[in-house]
Amino acid sequence: MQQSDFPFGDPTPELSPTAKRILDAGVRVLDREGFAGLTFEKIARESGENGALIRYHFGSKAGLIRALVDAVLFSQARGLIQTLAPLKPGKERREALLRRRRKVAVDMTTYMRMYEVTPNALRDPELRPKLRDLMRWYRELDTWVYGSEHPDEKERAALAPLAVLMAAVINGIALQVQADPELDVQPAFDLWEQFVTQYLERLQEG
Amino acid sequence: MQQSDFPFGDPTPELSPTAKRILDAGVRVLDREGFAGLTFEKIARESGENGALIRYHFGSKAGLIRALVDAVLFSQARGLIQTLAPLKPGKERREALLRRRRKVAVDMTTYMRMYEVTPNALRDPELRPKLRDLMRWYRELDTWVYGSEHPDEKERAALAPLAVLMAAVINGIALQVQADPELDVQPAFDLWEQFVTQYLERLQEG
DNA sequence: GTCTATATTGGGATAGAC
DNA sequence: GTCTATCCCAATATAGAC
Repeated sequence: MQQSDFPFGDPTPELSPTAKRILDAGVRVLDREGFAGLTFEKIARESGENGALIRYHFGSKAGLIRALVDAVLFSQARGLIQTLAPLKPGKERREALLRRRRKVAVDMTTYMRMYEVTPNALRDPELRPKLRDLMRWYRELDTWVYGSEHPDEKERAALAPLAVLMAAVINGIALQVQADPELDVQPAFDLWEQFVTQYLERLQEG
Repeated sequence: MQQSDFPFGDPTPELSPTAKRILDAGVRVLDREGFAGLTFEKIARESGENGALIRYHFGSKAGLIRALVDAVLFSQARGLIQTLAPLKPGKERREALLRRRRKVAVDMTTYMRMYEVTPNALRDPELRPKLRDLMRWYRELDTWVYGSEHPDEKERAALAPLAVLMAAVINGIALQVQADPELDVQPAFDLWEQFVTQYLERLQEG
């Protein structure tokens, strides 16, 4: 796998400008009122479009929800890869990834969205595999960022559990911040980075 | 803080037997159909009780949801403290905690429930502080289990970030398992325990 | 405390004009 | 592609009998 073109299989289909406006409005409604607040009428009002148009563009409520959840899930990843791709491999990219993750984890809106959307993605037979692939992709990203240019089997095997933990730590810290915005999680991040650094150093030594 | 009576502020009010049956049925409906599936009719059918009785016991839909979310949030913690309290402090208790967490994290039902319920707890002004306190309690539990009998300020400060990471790792691994039941997370757990062990050993040394 | 009948609302779907 | 009017259903709420 070349470092310069780490694949991001963006599954979001091309959307008409109107459909995009509707989805954006949907995300705003989601942020404001939660998943249960997602009704045609509210999204119509928020977007300035007509309620019937939503059906026209997405077929049904279920279609709209799928498109919306899809967009929410992948927008983060899309931004992330755009940030990292132009950077130099190695230290620069690693540090950028950590910086960004610290930032995202304590951002209330982003993760609130994720947690609103997740249970529905888990139950929808069409969205579930997408969520699974997205999380696999995040773990792969870590192997790409933390691994050498051409990782062998042994290296990949050593990085795999670290990638699982990395994803877990970010999501799990974000959840604690959601529940308790007062909580200072920077010491936890520091400790985590210390764990990671030590592990990677040992890996290089032998 | 005495190790023998680590406090668990169980906020669940006393419930009549009928109310308990209704809540239990509610949890089963939640497991089967998700949060959106929680309707009076379905819970009535599942519990064998009359739909109107649910209002009688919980006042309104909102009241029912609050009681249900509350029960779901705290049932785990209640079970955990019951398991740990009778055990000997130190190694025995630590290992029991880790064993149980590994088990819970890969259990589909328990965590599906948690993730269904979380966004609603985060949005409800009455439930949100409860969720916050529950997570604080989990972190305190770690300080209790991993700390010495009478931890000083320095020890508590050193254990705090570890407790944040611990909670994060469990929740975050559970999420990955939900999305991808095929994923083998045992190596990640092993690595995590290795991190924890090393950290605690160094802490003891000085 | 338990149950039945009924009111009211919100929201998703359908058909069709433009 | 955009919009209006209408139908229909599901689900909560209310009142009141027992």
